[in-house]
Amino acid sequence: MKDFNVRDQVARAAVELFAEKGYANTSVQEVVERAGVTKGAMYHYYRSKDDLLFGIYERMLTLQREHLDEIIARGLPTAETLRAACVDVVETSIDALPEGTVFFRSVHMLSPERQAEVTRRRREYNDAFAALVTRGQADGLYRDDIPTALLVANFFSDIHYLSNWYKPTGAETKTQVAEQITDLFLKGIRAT
Amino acid sequence: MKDFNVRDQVARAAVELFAEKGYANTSVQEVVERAGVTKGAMYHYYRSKDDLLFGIYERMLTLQREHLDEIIARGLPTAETLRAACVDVVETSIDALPEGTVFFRSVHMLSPERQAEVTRRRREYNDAFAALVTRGQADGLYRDDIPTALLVANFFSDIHYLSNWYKPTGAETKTQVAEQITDLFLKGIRAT
Amino acid sequence: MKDFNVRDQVARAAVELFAEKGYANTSVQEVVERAGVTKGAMYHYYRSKDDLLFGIYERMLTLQREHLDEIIARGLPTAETLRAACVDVVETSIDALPEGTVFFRSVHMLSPERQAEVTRRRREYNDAFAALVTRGQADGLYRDDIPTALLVANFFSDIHYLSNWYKPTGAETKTQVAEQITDLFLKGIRAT
Amino acid sequence: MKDFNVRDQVARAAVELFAEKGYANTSVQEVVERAGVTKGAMYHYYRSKDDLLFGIYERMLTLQREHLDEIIARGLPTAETLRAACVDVVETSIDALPEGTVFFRSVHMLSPERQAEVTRRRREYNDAFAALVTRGQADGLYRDDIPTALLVANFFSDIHYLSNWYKPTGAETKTQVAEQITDLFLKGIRAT
DNA sequence: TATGAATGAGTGTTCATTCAT
DNA sequence: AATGAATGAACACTCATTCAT
Repeated sequence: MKDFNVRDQVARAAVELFAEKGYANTSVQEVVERAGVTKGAMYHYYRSKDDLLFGIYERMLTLQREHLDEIIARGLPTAETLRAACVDVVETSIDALPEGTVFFRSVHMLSPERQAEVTRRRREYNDAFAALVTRGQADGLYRDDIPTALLVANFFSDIHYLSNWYKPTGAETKTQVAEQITDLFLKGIRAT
Repeated sequence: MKDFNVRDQVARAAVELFAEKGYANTSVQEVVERAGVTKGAMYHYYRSKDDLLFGIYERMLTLQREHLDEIIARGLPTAETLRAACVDVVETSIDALPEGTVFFRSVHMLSPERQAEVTRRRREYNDAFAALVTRGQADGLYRDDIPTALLVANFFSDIHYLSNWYKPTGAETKTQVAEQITDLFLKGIRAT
Repeated sequence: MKDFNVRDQVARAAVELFAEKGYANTSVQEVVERAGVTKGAMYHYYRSKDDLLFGIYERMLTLQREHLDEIIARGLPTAETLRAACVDVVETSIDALPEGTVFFRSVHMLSPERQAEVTRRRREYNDAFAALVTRGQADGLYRDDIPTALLVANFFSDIHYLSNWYKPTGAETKTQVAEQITDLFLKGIRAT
Repeated sequence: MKDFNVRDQVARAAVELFAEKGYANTSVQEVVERAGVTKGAMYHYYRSKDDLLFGIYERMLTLQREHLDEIIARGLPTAETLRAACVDVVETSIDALPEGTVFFRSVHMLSPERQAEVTRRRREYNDAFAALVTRGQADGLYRDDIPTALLVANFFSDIHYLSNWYKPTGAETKTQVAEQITDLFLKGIRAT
C-alpha cells in the first residue's frame, strides 16, 4: 500500500517549483527530487515536461468553469449572479495562488497547440462572464458607454494580478479581499 | 558612417523576440540574427543575455518614474494629478506594449540581484502613486474603507493586464482606452 | 554486462590527454572521444572538467599518503624509514608518470577551493616527511646547519622533476633510479 | 616623449599574470589592461599571445646561457667553476621567480615549433653544464657510479622547484639559499 | 602608431527524453 | 511499475585575432 501517489506528488512539486522559479528555470530532475520519485517513474505518468505544465492549466480552467456554471445555474437575478461570480473567482484564485502565478506567467511555454487550447477555454470562460455583464447592461444596471470587453478586462486584471501582491498572512481575510475587489469593480461599472 | 547602431538593433530585436516567444524560448543566436549582427558584436555591448532583459526593465522603470515625477511636479490638485497620472501610465504602457509583455512576465528570469533591484524600484513607484491616493483619502475624495494598497493594486492590475488584450488595431484609440480605464478606477474608489 | 566502465575510461583518457597536451589545451570533447563515450555520459559521472582534473590529484594524494603512513607504521629506525620512504615515493611516481606530469603542472587550473585543498594535503604530506628528517637531525644523523624545509625541498624537487626527464625505456630500472636519487639525497644531508 | 615603453610594459604585465593565474587563464585583454595599453597597440608589437609567452622563454634562456658561458670563460678549476655555476643559477632564478614559475609550467602552451626550440636550447644548456660534471668525474672529483644525466637532473630539479617554495620574505637570503642548495648538491655527487 | 568594434570558431555545460533492464 | 545510465541537440558565452579608420 503506497502512502502517496506518484502522479499527485509530481503535480504538487511541479506547481511549487514552477511558481517559485519559473517553468524554464525548473528542471525535470528538480521536480522529481522534490516529489521524492525517480525520473523514470515520472515519465511513466507524464509524457513530457509540457504535460506537467498543461496539467496546471487543465485543472484551473476546469475548476473555474465548473464554479461559474454552478453559480449561473442557481438562476439568481443578474446583479446577484455577477457579484457571486466575482467573489467566488477571487476566493478560488486565492486558494490557488501558486497555480495562478504559473497560469498567468507561463502560457507561452506551452506547446503551440496547447496554448491555443488554453486560449480557447479562457475565451469561453470570458464570454460566459461577459454575457452576465451584457445582460446587466441590457437591464440598465451597468454602464454601456464603455465596451463590455473592457469592463470584463477590468475585473479579470485583478484576478491576474492577485498573485503579485496578495499574501495569505496579511491583515485581510480571503473573503474580505474578495468583497473589496468585487465592490470596486461593481462601483466602477454601475450605470450612472 | 553606419546606417544602424548595434546596441539599439540588438535591444529592439530582443524586445520583439522576448515578447513573441518568451525570454527562455529565445536564444541569443536568434536575437543577433534578427538584429543582423554577430554574436561577438552583441557581446561587445552586452555582458549577458540577462543584460538584454534587464535593459528592458531599466528603460521602463526610468520612463514611468520620470513621467510620474513630472506630473506630480505640476502641482495640480490631487484629483487632477491622479487622473493625469492614470491616463499617462495607460498611454505610456500602450506605446510600449511589447516591453510591457516582457516586463510583467519575465521578472523571475532576471538574476536574483536584479529581481531585487526591479522590485525595489517598482515599490518606489508604487509608493509615490499610493501617496496620491492617500492624500485624496485624507481630503475625503476617495473611500477609506478599503486599504490603500488594494485600491492601488486595483489600478495597476489594469496596466499589467493591458498586453493581454489590447490590440492597437482595435476600434478604441489609445486615449479612449486610457480615459475609460481611468474612469472605471476613479468611479470605484471615490468616496460615497 | 559492460566491457568497460565509463567513469574509469574517462579518467584514463583525461590523464593521458592532460599529460600530452595540457589541461587547457584539451577539450572535453577530446576526452570523451578518446574514452569512447558521449559527453552526456561523462557529465553523468563528473560534474565538470575541473572534476576530471581534481580526480587525478585526489588519487595521487591519497596514494602517496597511504604509502608514507604504511612505511612509518613499520616502526623501523629513522634512517631506514626515511630511506624506504624516499625509494617508495620515487618508484610510485615513476609508476604514475603521466599523473605526475599533470600533478605538478596544473594545480593553478583547479578551482581556487580545490587548489587550497590540494595545497593543504601536500603540506600535510610534506610535514609528515619533514618530521622524519627532524627526528634524524635530533639523533645526529643529518646535518642541521641547513633548514629542514630546504632539505626536504631538495628531495621533493626530484620527484617533481621526474616526469621531465625519466623515460621508462631508459637503461636504468625504476628501482635503480629510486636508489640513486635516494642516495644522492641522503649523502647530501648526512651529518659531517 | 613617452614615459613608458609599450613593449616592455606588456611583457612585464604578461609575466605577472601568467605567473599568477597561468597562461591559459589569462586573456590578452587582461594583459593589456594591466599594461595600461590597448589591444591594438599590443598587437602592433607582438604577433600573438604565443609571442608574449615565448618572449619569457627567450629572455630566460639567453640570460642563463650568457651567465654560464661567462663563468666557464673564467677558466677556473672544474670544482670552482661548477660551484660558481650552481650558485649563480640559483641566484639568477630567485631574481626571476615569476619568470621561473611560467618557464617550468607552460612549455606545452607554446606552439610545437617553439616548444622544440625551447627544448633544444635547454638541452644545449644542460649539455654545457653536464660537461663540467663529466670533467669532474674524469678528474676523480665526482662519483661516476650514477649516470651524469641523473646527477645533473638532481641539481636542475632544485632550480625548477624554487618557485614552488621560495619566498623572498623568508629568513634566508638569496645567497644563503644558493650556497645551501649548491652544498647539498655537491655533497651528494662527490667521489667517496 | 594606435584604436576598439567586429569576427567566428570554439568552449564547457545543461537537460528533456529514451531505453535496456 | 520503476530505475538511472545514456543520448544528443542545444545553449550561453569567451577570446585571440583582424581591420577600417
